[in-house]
Amino acid sequence: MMKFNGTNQTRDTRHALPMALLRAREAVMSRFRPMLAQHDINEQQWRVIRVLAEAEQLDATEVASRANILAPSLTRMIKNMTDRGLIQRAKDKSDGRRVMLSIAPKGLALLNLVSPHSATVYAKLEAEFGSEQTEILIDMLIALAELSEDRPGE
Amino acid sequence: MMKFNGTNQTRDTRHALPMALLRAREAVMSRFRPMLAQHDINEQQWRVIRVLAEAEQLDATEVASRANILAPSLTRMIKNMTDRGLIQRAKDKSDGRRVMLSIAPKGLALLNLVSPHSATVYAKLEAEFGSEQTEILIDMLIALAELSEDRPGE
DNA sequence: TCCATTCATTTAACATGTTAATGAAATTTA
DNA sequence: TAAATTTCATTAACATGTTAAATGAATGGA
Repeated sequence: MMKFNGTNQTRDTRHALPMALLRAREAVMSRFRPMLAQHDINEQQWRVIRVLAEAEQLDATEVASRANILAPSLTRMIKNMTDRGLIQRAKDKSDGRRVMLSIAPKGLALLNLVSPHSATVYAKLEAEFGSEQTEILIDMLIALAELSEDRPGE
Repeated sequence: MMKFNGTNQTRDTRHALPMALLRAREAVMSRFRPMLAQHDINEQQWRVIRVLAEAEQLDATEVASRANILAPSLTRMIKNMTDRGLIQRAKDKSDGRRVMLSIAPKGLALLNLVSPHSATVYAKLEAEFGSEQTEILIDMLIALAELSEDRPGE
């Protein structure tokens, strides 16, 4: 049965890649969100904590890039997270423009507290979806993302 | 080189599924966003238009579900989009609670105007990533999303 | 019929998403 | 070196994301 209108060539939303990515992500995150909520942090804060845990110190632009957060959002988050003692903020000696960020003791403690729970949720998901499938999917997603890296504006 | 802190078991953000989904989606959407901006609509409005184009008429809850938009967001969007003549709003005769939505002439015109551009962008992406790969990826994403459907709260 | 309950939507409050503009500092260029 | 440009962070303004609570309407028994 034809449900499309007129000469519309757009594919069924169910089979559109952007929509599929959105729904898959929402499905996955719905498993992690309750865990994060228990510790009174949201997805974005969790991403910042994890990105900073992977590095000694990063400037705000680099954190925003790695955590996929826009600079204005990160600016607002920094105040909140430093007030809570989750991250630390310092100015770069050699470049007065840069704001250097690092994880604070409480942030590290929170990471180590939440990580086991996160690993459990992840393990369950991986068991349901299949560890091979999961690995293949992640590789495909990384390849897809890298396709669009440094693409000149059209 | 070990970059993780202490007993942290969380995997590298680059290889975490939620992060991979987020980055892949951002990479894909960056190709579509300029096109939508040209027509002064955002991703969410585009999804509402496409969902409504696939059906005669839907209540707000169903639109929110299909477009992956939360009810409060949709409520705010409805006013904007009806004012612009993109969608139409009516009350269900048999159920006074329901707000029935349908696509309006201008919304349909916009869909038919944007669809060819969208198809072009999509075709280019598919050509770069490989049509087989794209199809496989979408199927995996759908399977992943369906894993979490109707999952009882834990 | 009354009442409690459920359901669909809206409102509220605060957070992030997004784009544009601003300010300050570094870099380039004339 | 001075001026122009670029870069990084912030601010502003408005949109959506998110949760909780409120409103209004249907529903299912006592």
